[in-house]
Amino acid sequence: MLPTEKIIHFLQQKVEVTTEEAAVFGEAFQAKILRKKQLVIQPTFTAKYRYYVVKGALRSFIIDQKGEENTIALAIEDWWITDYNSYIYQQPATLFVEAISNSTVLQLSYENEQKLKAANPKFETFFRIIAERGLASQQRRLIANLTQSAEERYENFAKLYPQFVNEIPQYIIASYLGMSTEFLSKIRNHKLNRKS
Amino acid sequence: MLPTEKIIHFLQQKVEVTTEEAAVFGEAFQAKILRKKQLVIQPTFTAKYRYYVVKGALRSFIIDQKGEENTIALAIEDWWITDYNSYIYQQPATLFVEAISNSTVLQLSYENEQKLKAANPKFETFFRIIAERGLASQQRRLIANLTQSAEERYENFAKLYPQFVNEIPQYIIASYLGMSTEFLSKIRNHKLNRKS
DNA sequence: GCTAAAAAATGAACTAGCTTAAGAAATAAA
DNA sequence: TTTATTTCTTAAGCTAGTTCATTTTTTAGC
Repeated sequence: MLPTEKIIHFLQQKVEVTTEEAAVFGEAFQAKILRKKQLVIQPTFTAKYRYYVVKGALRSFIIDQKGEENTIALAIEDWWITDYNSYIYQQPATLFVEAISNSTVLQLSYENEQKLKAANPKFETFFRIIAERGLASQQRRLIANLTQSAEERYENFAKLYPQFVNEIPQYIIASYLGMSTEFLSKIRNHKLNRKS
Repeated sequence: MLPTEKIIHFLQQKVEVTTEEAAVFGEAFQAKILRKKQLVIQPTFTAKYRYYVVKGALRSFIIDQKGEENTIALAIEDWWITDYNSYIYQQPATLFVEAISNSTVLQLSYENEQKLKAANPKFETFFRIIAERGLASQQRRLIANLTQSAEERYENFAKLYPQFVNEIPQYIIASYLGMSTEFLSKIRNHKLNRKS
């Protein structure tokens, strides 16, 4: 499937559109091929785009005072990613967004998004729906972080996203789950001798 | 200011509307007075409403396996609160939402929200904006949780929301910041003898 | 103002998860 | 195929934050 067909299909799952409307929507995006580790958003630069993942995987992360990477979000096929604080307010980014593996994305510029929304309320509805779903999904992640132990977080993550577990580097998973790589390695190798 | 005037004012900050449109919007809401500790959403029941806080403060929280409360979100004047996973998908809630102090809220039912959005694209835009802002704000919270120590999280929280610090119970702040009450007590009383 | 209940403080013992360091394994590059 | 780079593992010592038990303070109801 061509990148543009893919996003049109995604759009059609959320709102009802005519063929013509779908075409207008698709034209607002630009396909981009990314090599592993390639950055598309960097701190201090304003995020000009949001990205829809056609193939591959991306992540956003921040480097803290200690120089550690903390993965804020992961995105695979059919997911969206950007630095939302930067993109929606058009202010300098604090996050990096990079390709985890060789990937194909569709980029949507801030201006094109504004034009789409102004042109057709259906597109406004579409962006409202994906924002709300993002909100709900972030709420779930927050709950997991606050209520579960490192071991439980990993178990649930592995159950929820089996495709990640084997395909993306472990240090990225560890930084997404908020634990050290070494500790995740221990968990994975069942070397935990807990009492309970 | 009357509750309805307050939300109309809030609406006008986000989108341009005529007096008539504003009135239609205001009529979709219902004012409700809540007593301290009163619950408006409970697990297993589907969240029928989202709430706009006119006066006072609310929080959402989840009780984990150990029986501990974990505060997921706080809301004061001009903020919105609900269990988003329940409300937007209209499925059973996992969170409690309660009034922290005596409060006045405006409740908006799921059906009324759908009607508003169907009736006028400007309202669709409005809900898209608040969802996006919620997303950006949750991203900031996630970053804080992943990158900062308990002490830093409290310091930043106190700087960001000074109104909370003195007005809401400490155990709620602790559970929001993801630490034990005892530890927060220690931080507050400068009893931390850290080296660095 | 008195009493009961809820919230906060305190301190000691404990532990989940981190840090550091060094080596092994896997992947990529040349 | 060799070398270089990145990723993963293992283990020991450490610390940020928890748990538990008790006391003190604050809040709320009557």
